Amino acid sequence: MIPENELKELFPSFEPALLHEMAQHCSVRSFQDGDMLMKTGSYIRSSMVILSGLVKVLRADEEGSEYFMYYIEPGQACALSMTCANKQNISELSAKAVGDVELITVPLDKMDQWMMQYKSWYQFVLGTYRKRFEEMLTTLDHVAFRNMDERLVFYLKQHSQKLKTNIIPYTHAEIAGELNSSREVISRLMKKLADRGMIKMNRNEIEIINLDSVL
Amino acid sequence: MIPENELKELFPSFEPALLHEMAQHCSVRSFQDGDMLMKTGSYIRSSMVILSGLVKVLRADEEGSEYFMYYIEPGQACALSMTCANKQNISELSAKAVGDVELITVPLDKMDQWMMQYKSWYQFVLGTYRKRFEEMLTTLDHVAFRNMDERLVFYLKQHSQKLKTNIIPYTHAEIAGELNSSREVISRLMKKLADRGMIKMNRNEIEIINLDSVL
DNA sequence: AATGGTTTGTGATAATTGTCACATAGTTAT
DNA sequence: ATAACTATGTGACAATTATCACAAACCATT
Repeated sequence: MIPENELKELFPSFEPALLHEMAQHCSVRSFQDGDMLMKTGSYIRSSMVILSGLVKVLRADEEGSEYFMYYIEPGQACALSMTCANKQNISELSAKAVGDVELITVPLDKMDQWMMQYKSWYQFVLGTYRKRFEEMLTTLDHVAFRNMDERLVFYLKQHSQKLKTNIIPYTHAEIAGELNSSREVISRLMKKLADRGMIKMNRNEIEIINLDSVL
Repeated sequence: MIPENELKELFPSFEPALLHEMAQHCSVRSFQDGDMLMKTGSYIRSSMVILSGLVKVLRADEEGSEYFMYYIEPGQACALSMTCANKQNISELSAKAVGDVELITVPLDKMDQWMMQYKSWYQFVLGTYRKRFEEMLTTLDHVAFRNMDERLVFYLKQHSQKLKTNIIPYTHAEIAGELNSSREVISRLMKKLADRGMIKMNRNEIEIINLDSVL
């Protein structure tokens, strides 16, 4: 049972009746850093809304290549779980906990019911879609139109912003994986950024100095 | 005023009351082949649902490069116009009529109202999101994971299927534009496909013979 | 301090794609 | 029929990215 006042803080726009129903019908699940919340190909049985922590969403193809798509933050939901859930569907994305994550699962029937009953829920769901859609467009833009150097800078910016730190605790190999590139390419591009004073490289982490430099 | 029985055919799942409201509150707009229904950067004032014809949706960046995203068919809606419309928003995509197109525009307030009032409308909107989301994922997959030869084959397949013909009436330069590649690259790849007997090339068109060959 | 594992650096080379220059072949209008 | 235009073919070359091989640096454990 979820404390209603906690929900109220995270979702100030929700009607009291909706918050009450959420507390009653949703259950909380906890994940640890690195846990997979969802794997490509697994069934989706409920919608998920993040309470705390960060969730990283990746597209993964059959052969194991993956591509970073976007982060889901507290107070946001997984768009895929919301639509897919409708028709007992298979996930096309994988989601990974970054740090410890708490989330609530919303049963499918409640999902539908609230949609027609509570305007704030409907707006929440639609807003979620819009946000994800826009993020996917940005991702597509970068893959379609930009070279790896720009994509790397964007990747670093994004992560610095979402992780709320200028230290990105990833290895070159990990970053290469999420950009569907190879470790050597990323290492070389990193070196260029470091030479221009935009980052500092340490083992297992990248320190961001200034990525907006127009030198 | 739209004839209700025409709507009923296209949307068999909609409640009679909803069909009646649609006929009353929506207006029909017609476009000719090549017309832009929506341009990147323009405001969205209403949601659009296609009655007849095909609509091609492209992502275009600031410098004029573009990338083909998906087709919208009769009985389907533009997901972007549905969410963006909510908050007087700017389109991130451009949409072009392929052949003559008839569509209905749904006022924003009705959009919201029906969402909570008619279950069939809610399911329609959610289905639209899901479909577009999946199509965008497929597009992203190809750009991120596939080489140009595979992307070209997929492009040809997709268009053949949606245009319901095995003659694709595009020039190499047009196809190159929609795949954000260059004319020469597409010409050379086309030649390879032709050499393998998968297509036949004529001026201004590509005839598809068999794109599934695993020779 | 020595060992083994992981991370990063780097040169050589290949594969893919983009770009330029120009040739050739159809099409259209005069 | 000729000129002008558009579409396509092609060689040469550049840029970007991928791949391989191996070296060097760093870390943890014993």
